[in-house]
Amino acid sequence: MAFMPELPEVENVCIGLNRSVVGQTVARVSVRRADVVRGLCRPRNLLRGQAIQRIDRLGKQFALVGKRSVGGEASGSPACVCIHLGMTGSLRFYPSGQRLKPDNHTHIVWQLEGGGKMAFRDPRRFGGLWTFDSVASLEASRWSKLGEDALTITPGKLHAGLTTTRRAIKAALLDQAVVAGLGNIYVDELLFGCGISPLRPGSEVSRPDSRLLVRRMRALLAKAIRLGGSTLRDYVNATGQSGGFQGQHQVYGRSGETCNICGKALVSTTIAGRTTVYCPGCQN
DNA sequence: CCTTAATCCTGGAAGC
DNA sequence: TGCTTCCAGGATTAAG
Repeated sequence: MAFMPELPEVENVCIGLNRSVVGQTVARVSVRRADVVRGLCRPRNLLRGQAIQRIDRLGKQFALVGKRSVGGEASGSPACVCIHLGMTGSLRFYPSGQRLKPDNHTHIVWQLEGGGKMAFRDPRRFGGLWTFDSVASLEASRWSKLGEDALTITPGKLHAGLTTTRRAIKAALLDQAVVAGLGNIYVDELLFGCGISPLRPGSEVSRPDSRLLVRRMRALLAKAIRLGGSTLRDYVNATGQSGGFQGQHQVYGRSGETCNICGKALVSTTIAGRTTVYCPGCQN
């Protein structure tokens, strides 16, 4: 069992970083593993000398948005670092005085004026950083390929994305171009909550189904955010605390166990290359 | 259009 | 106990 930073985990880190690092200036950037950075890997592209203006999020990705000081190096439009945590990534803040002991998996460390630090760590390196001149160029290139965020997508948009394909609904919901932010855990939980089989073709999703999916999706994600995300193994939020959502799982990781609603055995199969668990009694 | 499989990578778990 | 093997997964790419 591995951990996946999906939308709720990313949102919690985002909230934490917005409280802890926004407004602070980056004094120094240590690049301990350059190959986790795609794009121009130079300190100035990783916000050195800039104040962190805000942290944006779309789906499972963050953007650290810098603000170049007037008269500083290349003043003008802000620079921007997009971060994807992959499966095992974390972005943690260490307040001034708290010790950071970097290990082999600590790839990037931002030293902040004032003494705090922020560190990107990712043992399996499925995650990474992408550098951009500005938020606008991130949005025009990388983020333009993503669908609407799972917290704000409308039933109409979701319905349009699902019904134009004959793919299984599970495969469509995992597709970040349809809706951004869902991964394997939450798709399985969402489909169980809606009584929809993960195998159902997207073309057979009704408008009421789409409305139900959006309602449940928001509730599920909001609850997971409130509980601090799903900690399976590696996940910690911006301050290093683990989440409390994993105890809430109805189907994920419960193959062969009994359904909490009808008592039938939960079934495991593979859809779109992903382990999928569902209840054959409750979902159709 | 769709699916499958391989790729990247590490560490936990299971098997002998 | 200490090996080896398998497996997990997000995103991308190639092949069928």
